[in-house]
Amino acid sequence: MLLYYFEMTLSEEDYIKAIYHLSQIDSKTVATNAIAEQMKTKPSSVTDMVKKLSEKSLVKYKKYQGVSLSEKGRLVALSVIRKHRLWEVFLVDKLNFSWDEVHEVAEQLEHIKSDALIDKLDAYLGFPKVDPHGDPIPNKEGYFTKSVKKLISELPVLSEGVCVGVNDSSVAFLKFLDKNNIALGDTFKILDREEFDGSVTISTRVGSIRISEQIASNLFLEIVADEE
Amino acid sequence: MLLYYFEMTLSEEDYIKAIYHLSQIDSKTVATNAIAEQMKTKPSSVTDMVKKLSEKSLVKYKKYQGVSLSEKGRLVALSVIRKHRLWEVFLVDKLNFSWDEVHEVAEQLEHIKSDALIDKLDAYLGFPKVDPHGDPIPNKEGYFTKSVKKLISELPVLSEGVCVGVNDSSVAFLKFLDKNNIALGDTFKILDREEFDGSVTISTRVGSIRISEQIASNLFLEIVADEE
DNA sequence: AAATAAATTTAGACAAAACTAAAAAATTGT
DNA sequence: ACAATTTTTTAGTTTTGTCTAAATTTATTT
Repeated sequence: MLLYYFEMTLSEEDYIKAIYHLSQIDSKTVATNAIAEQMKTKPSSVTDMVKKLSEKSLVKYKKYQGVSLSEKGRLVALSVIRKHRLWEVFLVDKLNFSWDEVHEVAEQLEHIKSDALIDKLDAYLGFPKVDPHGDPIPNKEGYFTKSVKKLISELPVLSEGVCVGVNDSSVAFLKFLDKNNIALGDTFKILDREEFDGSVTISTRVGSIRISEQIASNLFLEIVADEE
Repeated sequence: MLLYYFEMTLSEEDYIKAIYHLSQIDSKTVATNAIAEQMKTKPSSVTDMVKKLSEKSLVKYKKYQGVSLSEKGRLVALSVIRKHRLWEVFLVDKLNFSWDEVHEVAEQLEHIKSDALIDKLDAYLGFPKVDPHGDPIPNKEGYFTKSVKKLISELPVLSEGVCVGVNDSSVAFLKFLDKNNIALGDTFKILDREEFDGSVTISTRVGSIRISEQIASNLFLEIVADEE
């Protein structure tokens, strides 16, 4: 990430980030419409911007064929994501925000331009490897430990991981978790799954409990694996 | 500062801040040319922007008569200044920037929009009253303790204050300070001044020392006084 | 393999914030 | 007091990022 990257505008950074995220989902080329939806703009605006990014060789683009990031673009995306996730750690660890309140502020903070700032923030936070949602933080060079973040309902029996998030942050659901001694940061192991109804037995701090499929499909575990 | 202020753009905030600072210097109405110089734009651009700010009733403006902030505009200015100075404290106290490196980054951070963020940052920093340059930090309502920040050479004998900055940050000068046990944050009292050469005797942590006029005109003391 | 539908691009416009050049008002000097 | 100078404003462009409407290309059906 040694890219002293030539004057990216806020908007360009947002597009690059959107293209990065969309290409993660689908690995193929990213569609104009998909970007428009993500960015909440119109497809014609996307075409304009993509042309501009292409001229700066941040994306590979052929008319009607969709877009993908160039290596340069990928590094820009990772640099922005690094900033976003470091700020999220700051907001949660230092300022006591809860992990579901930080996204919008981090969307602003990620655009602050200063390499020294990010280096010092990283050190101040103790070089964290993941953000409060369990997503990995790329290092300065754009490398990161890819953590697999999956719903309990999607993981095989005997998987083990740290609970890092929920899909449904309704009051009722959070109360349920509290009552059952489930908290973010806890380590769980999947002991068994009933094929009949998809309910799952997991081991927690206080012993093993049975959770319904509905619950299992609302809890994310993070299984860390080195990669990339 | 309870102003849920209706969508200020970055540029508008910068203009309001510039007008505030210029009106502090001169208390009268602020000239178009002065704003243009401060903002590094052309006078015609200033006229355009000032009209816009006037329509939003953030400034009082009559053609050819200069500009002044409305009460609403003054509160916006103080809100931006509050953010700027809190971020400066964060950068120096928490991230170990030196006080002369923080301005540019704080210029960016001051535009981050989130009341919760600023409240929590303020608390995290221990509700500081002044920034690393000795300038006062307005509170949420826009009130602040006005601190007088002056060069030792400009202060009368028997003045007392905290050393908060230097004019000349050359290596030679900083070495001199170090050798003489003078550091930012120290409290000094001006014991005597020689009319002949302007040299000054001050009391420091390690006893009293004599400093030349050249040194005295490079060291800022902050004398706090409640006001505003 | 057409015909239809969907996705994408082009063309032309607009708002924000800047600019240049020229006009108008205010200030200054003699 | 009035000519010269300075300051400020107006008018007309430019750039960035957006939009709508129309045209074009690709994909899907039958």
